[in-house]
Amino acid sequence: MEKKQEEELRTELYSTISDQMLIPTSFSMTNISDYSGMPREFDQKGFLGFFDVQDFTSQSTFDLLQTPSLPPQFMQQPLPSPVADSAEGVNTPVTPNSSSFTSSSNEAANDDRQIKTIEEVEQDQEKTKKQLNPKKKNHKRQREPRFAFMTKTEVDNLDDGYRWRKYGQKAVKNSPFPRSYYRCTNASCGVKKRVERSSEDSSVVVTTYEGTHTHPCPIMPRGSFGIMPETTTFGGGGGDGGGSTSSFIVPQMQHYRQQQQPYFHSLMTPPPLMNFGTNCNSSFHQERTFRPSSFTLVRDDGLLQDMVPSQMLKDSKKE
DNA sequence: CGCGTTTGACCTGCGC
DNA sequence: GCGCAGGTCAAACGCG
Repeated sequence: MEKKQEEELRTELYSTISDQMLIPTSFSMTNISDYSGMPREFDQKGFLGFFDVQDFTSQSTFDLLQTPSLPPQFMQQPLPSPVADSAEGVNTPVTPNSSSFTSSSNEAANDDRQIKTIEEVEQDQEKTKKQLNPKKKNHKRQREPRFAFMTKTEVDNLDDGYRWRKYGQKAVKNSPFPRSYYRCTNASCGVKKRVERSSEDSSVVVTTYEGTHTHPCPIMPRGSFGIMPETTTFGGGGGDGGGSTSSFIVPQMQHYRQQQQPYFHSLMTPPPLMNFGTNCNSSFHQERTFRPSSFTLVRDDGLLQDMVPSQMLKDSKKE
Protein backbone atom coordinates (compact mmCIF):
# COMPACT_ATOMS: atom_id res chain seq x y z
CA MET A 1 0.00 0.00 0.00
CA GLU A 2 2.49 2.52 1.12
CA LYS A 3 4.98 1.20 -1.27
CA LYS A 4 2.60 1.51 -4.05
CA GLN A 5 1.97 5.09 -3.16
CA GLU A 6 5.63 5.78 -3.05
CA GLU A 7 6.03 4.19 -6.36
CA GLU A 8 3.37 6.27 -7.85
CA LEU A 9 4.84 9.32 -6.32
CA ARG A 10 8.20 8.50 -7.66
CA THR A 11 6.83 7.87 -11.05
CA GLU A 12 5.19 11.21 -10.96
CA LEU A 13 8.36 12.84 -9.88
CA TYR A 14 10.41 11.32 -12.55
CA SER A 15 7.96 12.56 -15.01
CA THR A 16 8.23 16.11 -13.92
CA ILE A 17 11.83 16.64 -14.63
CA SER A 18 12.03 19.89 -16.36
CA ASP A 19 13.59 20.80 -19.58
CA GLN A 20 14.96 23.85 -17.99
CA MET A 21 17.08 23.16 -15.08
CA LEU A 22 18.32 26.23 -13.55
CA ILE A 23 20.69 26.81 -10.79
CA PRO A 24 20.49 29.89 -8.73
CA THR A 25 23.20 32.39 -9.07
CA SER A 26 24.52 31.61 -5.71
CA PHE A 27 23.63 30.48 -2.34
CA SER A 28 25.41 30.05 0.84
CA MET A 29 25.18 28.13 3.96
CA THR A 30 25.59 28.95 7.50
CA ASN A 31 26.87 26.52 10.02
CA ILE A 32 26.66 23.70 7.74
CA SER A 33 28.29 20.68 9.03
CA ASP A 34 27.63 18.59 6.08
CA TYR A 35 26.31 18.80 2.66
CA SER A 36 24.33 15.91 1.62
CA GLY A 37 22.39 16.99 -1.31
CA MET A 38 23.45 17.46 -4.76
CA PRO A 39 22.46 16.73 -8.16
CA ARG A 40 20.93 13.53 -8.68
CA GLU A 41 22.28 12.85 -12.01
CA PHE A 42 25.18 14.08 -13.96
CA ASP A 43 26.43 12.34 -16.91
CA GLN A 44 28.22 12.89 -20.06
CA LYS A 45 25.32 13.70 -22.21
CA GLY A 46 22.68 14.97 -20.00
CA PHE A 47 22.87 17.28 -17.11
CA LEU A 48 20.13 16.02 -15.00
CA GLY A 49 21.48 16.80 -11.69
CA PHE A 50 19.26 19.55 -10.60
CA PHE A 51 15.65 19.00 -10.62
CA ASP A 52 12.70 20.90 -11.50
CA VAL A 53 10.91 20.12 -8.36
CA GLN A 54 7.58 21.39 -9.27
CA ASP A 55 4.87 19.45 -7.68
CA PHE A 56 7.26 17.67 -5.47
CA THR A 57 6.16 16.85 -2.06
CA SER A 58 8.51 17.12 0.77
CA GLN A 59 9.00 13.46 0.90
CA SER A 60 9.61 13.04 -2.72
CA THR A 61 12.03 15.85 -2.93
CA PHE A 62 13.99 14.30 -0.21
CA ASP A 63 14.05 10.98 -1.86
CA LEU A 64 15.03 12.27 -5.18
CA LEU A 65 17.79 14.36 -3.94
CA GLN A 66 19.40 11.55 -2.20
CA THR A 67 19.21 9.34 -5.13
CA PRO A 68 21.64 6.50 -5.08
CA SER A 69 22.87 7.44 -8.47
CA LEU A 70 25.27 9.72 -6.79
CA PRO A 71 28.63 8.42 -5.88
CA PRO A 72 28.55 6.58 -2.63
CA GLN A 73 30.72 9.08 -0.94
CA PHE A 74 28.16 11.64 -1.72
CA MET A 75 26.13 10.68 1.18
CA GLN A 76 27.85 10.86 4.40
CA GLN A 77 24.97 9.28 6.06
CA PRO A 78 23.50 6.91 3.64
CA LEU A 79 19.83 7.07 3.75
CA PRO A 80 17.47 4.34 2.96
CA SER A 81 17.35 3.73 -0.67
CA PRO A 82 14.31 4.74 -2.47
CA VAL A 83 11.88 2.09 -3.22
CA ALA A 84 13.00 -0.29 -5.81
CA ASP A 85 12.92 1.15 -9.20
CA SER A 86 9.84 -0.67 -9.96
CA ALA A 87 8.56 2.27 -11.81
CA GLU A 88 11.27 1.80 -14.29
CA GLY A 89 9.27 -0.42 -16.45
CA VAL A 90 6.77 2.24 -16.89
CA ASN A 91 8.63 5.39 -17.22
CA THR A 92 12.28 4.61 -17.31
CA PRO A 93 13.50 6.94 -14.66
CA VAL A 94 16.14 9.29 -15.67
CA THR A 95 18.41 7.97 -13.06
CA PRO A 96 19.79 4.55 -13.20
CA ASN A 97 19.32 2.51 -10.16
CA SER A 98 21.85 2.43 -7.51
CA SER A 99 23.11 -1.02 -8.08
CA SER A 100 24.27 -0.26 -11.52
CA PHE A 101 26.25 2.53 -10.16
CA THR A 102 27.76 1.17 -7.10
CA SER A 103 28.65 -2.17 -8.46
CA SER A 104 31.85 -0.85 -9.84
CA SER A 105 34.23 1.96 -9.31
CA ASN A 106 32.74 5.32 -9.59
CA GLU A 107 34.26 6.20 -12.84
CA ALA A 108 33.67 2.92 -14.38
CA ALA A 109 30.24 2.90 -13.06
CA ASN A 110 29.67 6.25 -14.47
CA ASP A 111 30.78 5.13 -17.82
CA ASP A 112 28.39 2.32 -17.65
CA ARG A 113 25.57 4.35 -16.55
CA GLN A 114 22.54 4.83 -18.53
CA ILE A 115 22.89 8.07 -20.30
CA LYS A 116 20.06 10.15 -21.46
CA THR A 117 19.91 13.49 -23.00
CA ILE A 118 17.36 16.00 -21.96
CA GLU A 119 15.53 15.31 -25.13
CA GLU A 120 15.38 11.67 -24.36
CA VAL A 121 14.20 12.46 -20.93
CA GLU A 122 11.48 14.58 -22.34
CA GLN A 123 10.40 11.83 -24.61
CA ASP A 124 10.25 9.52 -21.68
CA GLN A 125 8.25 12.03 -19.80
CA GLU A 126 5.81 12.32 -22.60
CA LYS A 127 5.40 8.61 -22.68
CA THR A 128 5.04 8.45 -18.98
CA LYS A 129 2.47 11.14 -18.87
CA LYS A 130 0.47 9.54 -21.56
CA GLN A 131 0.57 6.28 -19.78
CA LEU A 132 -0.17 7.62 -16.41
CA ASN A 133 -2.56 10.36 -17.30
CA PRO A 134 -3.92 9.74 -20.70
CA LYS A 135 -6.59 12.30 -20.21
CA LYS A 136 -4.40 14.92 -18.76
CA LYS A 137 -3.81 18.07 -20.62
CA ASN A 138 -0.44 18.29 -22.06
CA HIS A 139 0.41 21.79 -21.13
CA LYS A 140 1.40 22.87 -17.74
CA ARG A 141 1.37 26.27 -16.37
CA GLN A 142 4.71 27.75 -17.03
CA ARG A 143 6.78 28.15 -13.96
CA GLU A 144 10.14 29.40 -13.16
CA PRO A 145 12.76 26.74 -13.28
CA ARG A 146 13.54 25.34 -9.94
CA PHE A 147 16.50 23.92 -8.30
CA ALA A 148 16.56 22.06 -5.06
CA PHE A 149 19.33 20.92 -2.87
CA MET A 150 19.67 19.45 0.54
CA THR A 151 21.86 20.55 3.33
CA LYS A 152 22.50 19.02 6.62
CA THR A 153 22.28 21.89 8.93
CA GLU A 154 20.60 23.13 12.02
CA VAL A 155 19.83 26.35 10.30
CA ASP A 156 16.62 26.36 8.43
CA ASN A 157 17.06 29.44 6.44
CA LEU A 158 20.46 29.39 4.91
CA ASP A 159 22.21 32.63 4.37
CA ASP A 160 22.84 32.94 0.71
CA GLY A 161 23.61 36.58 0.64
CA TYR A 162 20.26 37.66 -0.60
CA ARG A 163 17.55 39.05 1.51
CA TRP A 164 14.40 37.08 1.80
CA ARG A 165 11.01 37.89 3.13
CA LYS A 166 8.93 35.10 4.43
CA TYR A 167 5.46 35.17 3.00
CA GLY A 168 4.01 31.95 4.10
CA GLN A 169 4.33 28.74 5.94
CA LYS A 170 2.41 25.59 5.43
CA ALA A 171 2.24 22.27 7.08
CA VAL A 172 3.42 19.56 4.78
CA LYS A 173 1.55 16.37 4.49
CA ASN A 174 3.32 13.43 6.03
CA SER A 175 5.90 15.65 7.55
CA PRO A 176 6.11 17.03 11.05
CA PHE A 177 7.93 20.03 9.73
CA PRO A 178 6.33 22.97 8.04
CA ARG A 179 7.48 24.38 4.76
CA SER A 180 8.40 28.01 4.66
CA TYR A 181 8.03 30.24 1.66
CA TYR A 182 10.35 33.11 1.01
CA ARG A 183 10.55 35.75 -1.63
CA CYS A 184 13.48 37.89 -2.53
CA THR A 185 12.93 41.29 -1.02
CA ASN A 186 14.10 43.04 -4.12
CA ALA A 187 11.00 44.43 -5.72
CA SER A 188 12.10 43.66 -9.22
CA CYS A 189 13.18 40.19 -8.40
CA GLY A 190 10.69 37.44 -8.28
CA VAL A 191 12.89 34.72 -6.97
CA LYS A 192 11.33 32.49 -4.41
CA LYS A 193 12.59 29.78 -2.24
CA ARG A 194 11.03 27.13 -0.14
CA VAL A 195 12.65 25.70 2.88
CA GLU A 196 11.61 22.56 4.59
CA ARG A 197 13.09 19.90 6.72
CA SER A 198 13.10 16.38 5.64
CA SER A 199 10.61 14.29 7.44
CA GLU A 200 13.02 11.42 7.38
CA ASP A 201 16.00 13.21 8.69
CA SER A 202 15.26 16.32 10.61
CA SER A 203 18.80 17.47 10.25
CA VAL A 204 18.39 17.75 6.56
CA VAL A 205 17.00 20.91 5.10
CA VAL A 206 15.66 20.91 1.60
CA THR A 207 15.87 24.27 -0.05
CA THR A 208 14.20 24.91 -3.34
CA TYR A 209 14.93 27.97 -5.39
CA GLU A 210 12.63 29.16 -8.07
CA GLY A 211 13.76 31.66 -10.61
CA THR A 212 16.88 33.71 -10.88
CA HIS A 213 17.90 36.92 -9.26
CA THR A 214 17.82 39.91 -11.50
CA HIS A 215 19.96 42.03 -9.29
CA PRO A 216 23.29 41.89 -7.59
CA CYS A 217 23.63 40.43 -4.20
CA PRO A 218 22.95 42.96 -1.50
CA ILE A 219 25.36 41.41 0.90
CA MET A 220 28.97 41.27 0.07
CA PRO A 221 31.01 38.29 0.73
CA ARG A 222 32.79 37.86 3.93
CA GLY A 223 36.02 37.23 2.64
CA SER A 224 35.78 34.07 1.44
CA PHE A 225 35.44 33.20 -1.66
CA GLY A 226 37.00 35.57 -3.71
CA ILE A 227 40.07 34.67 -1.94
CA MET A 228 39.29 31.15 -1.38
CA PRO A 229 42.11 29.13 -2.65
CA GLU A 230 41.37 26.15 -4.67
CA THR A 231 42.58 23.97 -1.96
CA THR A 232 40.54 25.42 0.69
CA THR A 233 38.63 23.54 3.17
CA PHE A 234 36.25 22.53 0.63
CA GLY A 235 36.88 19.03 1.12
CA GLY A 236 40.09 18.75 2.34
CA GLY A 237 39.33 15.38 3.48
CA GLY A 238 37.79 16.13 6.67
CA GLY A 239 39.58 19.27 7.18
CA ASP A 240 38.86 21.31 10.09
CA GLY A 241 36.55 23.44 8.24
CA GLY A 242 35.53 26.12 10.25
CA GLY A 243 33.70 29.15 9.31
CA SER A 244 30.29 29.55 10.55
CA THR A 245 29.05 31.30 7.53
CA SER A 246 29.67 30.01 4.20
CA SER A 247 28.37 29.98 0.79
CA PHE A 248 29.01 28.47 -2.47
CA ILE A 249 28.19 29.51 -5.85
CA VAL A 250 26.44 27.55 -8.38
CA PRO A 251 26.86 28.40 -11.93
CA GLN A 252 23.90 30.06 -13.33
CA MET A 253 22.83 27.67 -15.89
CA GLN A 254 19.97 28.78 -17.87
CA HIS A 255 18.31 26.93 -20.57
CA TYR A 256 20.53 24.04 -20.19
CA ARG A 257 18.96 22.11 -22.83
CA GLN A 258 20.61 22.18 -26.15
CA GLN A 259 23.81 23.02 -24.52
CA GLN A 260 26.78 20.85 -24.20
CA GLN A 261 25.95 18.58 -21.41
CA PRO A 262 28.26 18.39 -18.52
CA TYR A 263 29.83 15.64 -16.70
CA PHE A 264 29.25 16.38 -13.19
CA HIS A 265 28.84 13.39 -11.08
CA SER A 266 31.24 12.98 -8.27
CA LEU A 267 31.78 16.62 -8.27
CA MET A 268 30.45 17.25 -4.89
CA THR A 269 31.69 14.98 -2.30
CA PRO A 270 30.45 16.58 0.80
CA PRO A 271 33.12 17.84 3.06
CA PRO A 272 32.69 17.45 6.73
CA LEU A 273 32.19 21.07 7.01
CA MET A 274 31.70 23.45 4.25
CA ASN A 275 33.35 26.74 4.35
CA PHE A 276 32.46 28.64 1.34
CA GLY A 277 32.55 32.24 0.88
CA THR A 278 29.69 34.38 0.02
CA ASN A 279 29.39 36.00 -3.25
CA CYS A 280 26.47 36.75 -5.28
CA ASN A 281 28.12 37.69 -8.46
CA SER A 282 28.57 34.21 -9.42
CA SER A 283 29.66 34.79 -12.90
CA PHE A 284 33.08 35.64 -11.78
CA HIS A 285 33.62 32.99 -9.28
CA GLN A 286 31.53 30.19 -10.30
CA GLU A 287 34.32 28.03 -11.43
CA ARG A 288 36.34 28.43 -8.38
CA THR A 289 33.61 27.94 -5.98
CA PHE A 290 32.07 24.98 -7.34
CA ARG A 291 35.23 23.41 -8.28
CA PRO A 292 35.78 20.18 -6.67
CA SER A 293 39.27 21.14 -6.06
CA SER A 294 39.57 19.93 -2.66
CA PHE A 295 36.75 17.81 -3.23
CA THR A 296 38.50 14.77 -4.08
CA LEU A 297 38.97 13.61 -7.30
CA VAL A 298 38.14 15.98 -9.84
CA ARG A 299 40.43 18.42 -11.26
CA ASP A 300 39.13 21.38 -12.97
CA ASP A 301 40.23 20.24 -16.26
CA GLY A 302 37.32 18.13 -16.00
CA LEU A 303 34.25 18.79 -14.31
CA LEU A 304 33.70 22.34 -13.97
CA GLN A 305 34.27 23.13 -17.50
CA ASP A 306 32.19 20.27 -18.42
CA MET A 307 29.59 21.19 -16.03
CA VAL A 308 29.41 24.75 -17.17
CA PRO A 309 29.17 24.84 -20.86
CA SER A 310 31.74 27.06 -22.36
CA GLN A 311 29.08 29.02 -24.04
CA MET A 312 27.58 29.77 -20.76
CA LEU A 313 30.80 30.86 -19.27
CA LYS A 314 31.28 33.23 -22.11
CA ASP A 315 27.86 34.59 -21.60
CA SER A 316 28.37 35.11 -17.96
CA LYS A 317 31.53 37.02 -18.57
CA LYS A 318 29.76 39.35 -20.87
CA GLU A 319 27.48 40.44 -18.14
C1' DC B 1 8.38 53.75 11.54
C1' DG B 2 10.13 50.37 8.58
C1' DC B 3 10.85 45.76 7.92
C1' DG B 4 10.17 41.01 8.66
C1' DT B 5 7.34 37.19 10.67
C1' DT B 6 3.09 34.87 11.81
C1' DT B 7 -1.04 32.86 10.60
C1' DG B 8 -5.72 32.14 9.00
C1' DA B 9 -8.12 32.71 4.77
C1' DC B 10 -8.22 32.23 0.16
C1' DC B 11 -6.84 30.54 -4.47
C1' DT B 12 -5.41 26.95 -7.64
C1' DG B 13 -4.29 22.55 -9.57
C1' DC B 14 -5.04 17.87 -9.52
C1' DG B 15 -6.94 13.26 -8.63
C1' DC B 16 -10.93 10.69 -7.88
C1' DG C 1 -18.07 18.42 -8.91
C1' DC C 2 -15.74 17.65 -4.73
C1' DG C 3 -12.05 17.31 -1.63
C1' DC C 4 -7.30 17.61 -0.70
C1' DA C 5 -2.89 19.67 -0.60
C1' DG C 6 0.24 23.12 -2.11
C1' DG C 7 0.91 27.89 -2.73
C1' DT C 8 -0.13 32.84 -1.90
C1' DC C 9 -2.25 36.85 0.23
C1' DA C 10 -2.63 40.19 3.62
C1' DA C 11 -3.79 41.86 8.20
C1' DA C 12 -1.94 41.69 12.63
C1' DC C 13 1.91 41.64 15.24
C1' DG C 14 6.81 41.97 16.94
C1' DC C 15 11.23 43.94 16.93
C1' DG C 16 15.03 47.18 16.45
